[in-house]
This record gives sequence, structure tokens and C-alpha cells, in this order.
Amino acid sequence: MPYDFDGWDGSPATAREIQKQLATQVRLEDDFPELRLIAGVDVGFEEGGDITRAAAVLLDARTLELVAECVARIPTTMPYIPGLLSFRELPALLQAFASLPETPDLVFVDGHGIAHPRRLGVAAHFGVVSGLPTIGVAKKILTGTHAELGLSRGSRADLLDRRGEIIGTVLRSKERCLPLIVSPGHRVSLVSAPDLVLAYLTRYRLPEPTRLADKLASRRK
DNA sequence: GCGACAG
DNA sequence: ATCTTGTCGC
Repeated sequence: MPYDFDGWDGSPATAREIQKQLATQVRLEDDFPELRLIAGVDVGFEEGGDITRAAAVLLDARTLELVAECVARIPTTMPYIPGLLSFRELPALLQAFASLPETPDLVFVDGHGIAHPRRLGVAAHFGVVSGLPTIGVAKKILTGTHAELGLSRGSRADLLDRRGEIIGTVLRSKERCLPLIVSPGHRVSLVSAPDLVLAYLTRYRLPEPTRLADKLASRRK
């Protein structure tokens, strides 16, 4: 067995079983008005990919002020396989997240939520495992199609799966920039997910939680 | 069988 | 994701 994570042995059959179990736990619930703390998580790599570096940042939901930041570095155990991203990044992500001094009310995850072939992108998986509300914020589409969207900030279009079901929102977060792909992870509705992303947007393409986590994970500046 | 394909 | 400087355009 080349890999090992919660019973994962690298075979497509095992992957299907794990995804099937987790997918049944994904539920889109209520929305929430008063948020106090929000978090952002992302992953980067070091040593040519041998080391997975996860970052978690905690922000004051009202002022967007950085409250805390944590980094976890662990050996990489799996290769990148489209559709199975969470199995590669979740261990490090959870470790960094667990180091935060407080639990946030909402977590923004770099990657897709339910805008995934099996409705189980890394943001949905993270939500199910942590039990916290999560939103997936990706920079590219993994699956799905959408109509053209406006050029102004805030313009959006539904992301549809092969059957015409809405699985996310293509959102123009900044003018003259490629749109973000926003989808619910856990305990957040399809409608409120993009609104929450807009709520924590400043002058950049990415919302603050994800932007800061991304910067810390890739050790850039 | 031939493409598409988050990070 | 990561390897990488300058450069075009708002």
C-alpha cells in the first residue's frame, strides 16, 4: 500500500466507499446572521512537494483584523488527483486549524464545496469532519458549466452540473479578474455562500480569510 | 475510446 | 500547487 489515510489504500474502490459515506452526511442547513469569528484555511508545499504546509487564520468578522495564525507542516502522503483533493490536504488542514486559539463561526476553504463530481470537495469534507459551517472558494472550475456573467464586481451566474442542478456560484469578486467559484461546504446555503464571500471582500480578488491563509501557506508576502 | 481535470 | 523577471494594462 503506497498511501494510508483513514483506510485509504490508493484504490478507486476504497475511495468510492469513503466518499459515499461522507457524502450522505453533507447537509445544507440554515444561515446565520451574527458572526463573531471567521477563519480561512489553505495549503501550500515545500521541498518540491515533499512537505505539505497548511495555514489557518482567524479573523474578527467585524473588523477583518487578524486574530491568530497557525501553520502545520507534515510529510506529503498522496499525489494530487482531481476529485480527491481532500484526501491529500485535509490532514494538514485539520492540524493547522486545531491549533487556532478559538473556534470560528464560519470557515472559508480554498477549493470547492459541493461543486464537485460527488458533492464532496475539500470544503465540504472539512465541514463534515469539523462539524462547522464552511464555504468553498476556488479559482477554477472542477466540474459544471455556467452562462456568461457581467464584468462588474458582484456579478454572478449559477454553476450547473450535467443535469442542470445548481451546485455553486460563479462570482466576479473584482473587476477585470477571473471570477471565483463559490459553493457551500457544510451548513451554508447556495444563496448565502456568495453573499458571505462578498461580505469579507476588500480590494483583492480573494476574500480576506482565504487571501491571508493563501499567503501564509505559500509563504509569500 | 477521447478529453477534462480544484490544488 | 510549484518552478520564475519583466512587462502590459487599468
